[in-house]
Amino acid sequence: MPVKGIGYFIKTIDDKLKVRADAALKEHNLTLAQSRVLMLLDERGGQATQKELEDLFDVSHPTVVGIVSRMEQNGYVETWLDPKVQRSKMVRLTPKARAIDAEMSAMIREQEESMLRGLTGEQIGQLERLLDAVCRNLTEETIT
Amino acid sequence: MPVKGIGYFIKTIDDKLKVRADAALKEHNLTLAQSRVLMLLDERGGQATQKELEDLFDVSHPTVVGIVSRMEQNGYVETWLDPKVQRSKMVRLTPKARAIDAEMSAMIREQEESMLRGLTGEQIGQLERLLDAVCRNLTEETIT
DNA sequence: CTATGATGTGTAGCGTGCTACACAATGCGG
DNA sequence: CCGCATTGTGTAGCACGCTACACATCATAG
Repeated sequence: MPVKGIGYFIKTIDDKLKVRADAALKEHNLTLAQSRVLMLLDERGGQATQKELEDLFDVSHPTVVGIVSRMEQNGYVETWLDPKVQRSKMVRLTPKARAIDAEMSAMIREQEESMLRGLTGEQIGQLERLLDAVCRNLTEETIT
Repeated sequence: MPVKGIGYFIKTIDDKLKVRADAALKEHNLTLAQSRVLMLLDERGGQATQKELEDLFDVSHPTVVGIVSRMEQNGYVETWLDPKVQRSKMVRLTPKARAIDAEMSAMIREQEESMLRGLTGEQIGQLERLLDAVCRNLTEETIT
């Protein structure tokens, strides 16, 4: 069964997580990716440059542009140019975003718990370490 | 760090896997998803209905439609209607696909090994079992 | 001060995933 | 035989991820 290896498991889990979270966030017109950006911004005090978001979110530049622009359209962030450095786009959470901040955080925690239901603390730790190892394997340059 | 839980790891790994595999498959005008469908078809003797593919690939119907249609455009599969059951779309690998079949299989194995580099057989088994448990948690209906 | 490179942003185009809807073919009960 | 549910397919429209390119702004060397 060459198709159904670890990579296939990972993909399946990622898809299901996305569908679940998006369903839970639908009432707010938010998505999982947007909620993650929201949490990231919140951790940074509610404000950052778009570039900082890109680095934090570990995702390509155009993807962040799209997410931020959709969040702006839906009133969750506002953006402006740094008057001092006019090429820097600043992003800030709106009150509307801050209002559901705790709810987002709870939702993410809930998803995590639901996914890990039935696993012991030790098993969760193992899983975390193993995934971290895999992640580092994939991040290392393939210097051969 | 609410953002960077297991779910975030999973997403990151899935993204990196996709980028790596797509790069490796670029010379054939194939993608990871398409190569997976190719392998699935190969396991089924090189032929199946589109519906069977949808069930096997654990992905929504329109997604499979798109993948199959792009594979057909690139000459990796050919399709026709079952003369007996005219609503069934049959899909078959072309010789061009069969020719790179072994190469695909090797690529997938290679990606898997690269990702799991440095892990013992026991750790890989653990990871597999843990991911399977997570997967089942996410598949179960939330009957509450 | 001006030219050149580095940095930050934006856009185009594609593949993959989803939901929601519409349509065609089949099968089955009346 | 006719109508209606079931089954299989197709399309529309969206979000998100990518690469590749283009442009604007800043910083710095000459």
